[in-house]
Amino acid sequence: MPVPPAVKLALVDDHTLFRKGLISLIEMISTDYTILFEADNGLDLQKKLNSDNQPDIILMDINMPGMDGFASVQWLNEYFPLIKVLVVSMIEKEETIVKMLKLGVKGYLCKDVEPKELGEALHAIMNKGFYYTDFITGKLVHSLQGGQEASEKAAALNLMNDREKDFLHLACSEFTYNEIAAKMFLSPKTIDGYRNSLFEKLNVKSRVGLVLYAIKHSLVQL
Amino acid sequence: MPVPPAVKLALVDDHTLFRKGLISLIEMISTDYTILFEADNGLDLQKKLNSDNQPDIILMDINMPGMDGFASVQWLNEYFPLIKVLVVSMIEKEETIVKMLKLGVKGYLCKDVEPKELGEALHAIMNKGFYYTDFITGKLVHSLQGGQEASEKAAALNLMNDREKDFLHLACSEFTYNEIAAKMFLSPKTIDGYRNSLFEKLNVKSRVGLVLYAIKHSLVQL
DNA sequence: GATTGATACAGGGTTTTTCCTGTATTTCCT
DNA sequence: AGGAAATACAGGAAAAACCCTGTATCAATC
Repeated sequence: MPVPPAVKLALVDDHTLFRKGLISLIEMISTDYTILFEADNGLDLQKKLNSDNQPDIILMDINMPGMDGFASVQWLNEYFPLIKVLVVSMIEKEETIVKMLKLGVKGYLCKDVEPKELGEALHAIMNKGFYYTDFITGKLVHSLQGGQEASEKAAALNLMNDREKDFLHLACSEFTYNEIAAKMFLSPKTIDGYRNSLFEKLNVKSRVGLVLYAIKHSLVQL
Repeated sequence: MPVPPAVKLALVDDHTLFRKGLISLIEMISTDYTILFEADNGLDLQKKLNSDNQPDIILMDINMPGMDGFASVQWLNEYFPLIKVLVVSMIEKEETIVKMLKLGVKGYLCKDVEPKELGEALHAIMNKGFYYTDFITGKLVHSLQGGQEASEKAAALNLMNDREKDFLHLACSEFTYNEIAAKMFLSPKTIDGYRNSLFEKLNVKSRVGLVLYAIKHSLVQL
């Protein structure tokens, strides 16, 4: 009976202890994986990686001296685009996670995950091509939407009445107030009133302030 | 023993048959759900939805005559931002899915899913706040990488010189041009020149246009 | 029936923005 | 050396934005 070829892994992390720990964990999980090599950082990875010893998956840290995870993934995308990257980092910041996903990493684990999840991640990446947890997906979708809490947004919307909301929409454009008045079938003077009322309610001082407020609170779509 | 309050649902879909089928399915799945009302499209939804009968989740189709799913979700975001939307559509196009996710829908199901998954989706939305399948997540991440956001941004930045970039940053604030001039140690008349130059380069007509352009192209962060 | 509050609007004035034309200086190119 | 292009700046004026005070209407409340 033919034995399935082992999945080849490489580890890139500047903490030797963590690397060794990860290796023993992987060996415990399953015998399906072989560790091809380890590297301290991106530069070390560049030295150790060549066409003859390509891993299937690289477990990649982000914070590393010399060449960090971002630069390393970019370099991999350039020269070894078929190698799949699974980020293993302590960083849980939305911006960092999204940046890595944009670079095309196949998974993102926090360093404190259960060994079981590491196994699942590796398995999913080999079979489905990726492993994105609800945590990661949540961050991603949240960042897509402009990251406002629904309740905060609701609070902002509660400050205004419907006509003011309509006005705010139109104010986030290149229309003049006179044009907005015409579109809303109202006197320019009424628009004047909406503007002053919103200036006070939203604590801004100019139309630009109005626009910035609306966008910050995702009250208008760009 | 207190009975947990039922989760209130509403359906928006122009196909009566499909709506009825969905309802009987939901009733079969669990008694936790009550159907508050049905609507043919967004306009019908606007009529039937008011503060007294707010559903927890709206099952929303996309292709509908009158007012489609996109417009409906935008309207909901505006006036009922706390209502969660689960899209149920035949459309599997990446662009459509991503557009809906950007509008903040809590889940996206294709019309041919198993009844079991519908139940899981509803349950997840009530408990975790969202339900994104691997299929959806895959599309999302793919679109993230495919989008040539970076190159567009680079193109926009290439149009301007450094002083104009500085000015644009300051223009995206409530400072007057005179204040900006003082901050940049320049004459207000020079600022006048920067503004006019950017109006032409970026094809906008007012300071608000400038702000909108800068934000759209991620040239400034909020 | 008087009062209050919300809404739509006006007069009229100040500040800011927008736009046009034109100049002085520097730098770079041939 | 003689342009050409880029940069910083001015005068002047029209348009838009901003701000204050005040009125008319309607509907709800006391």
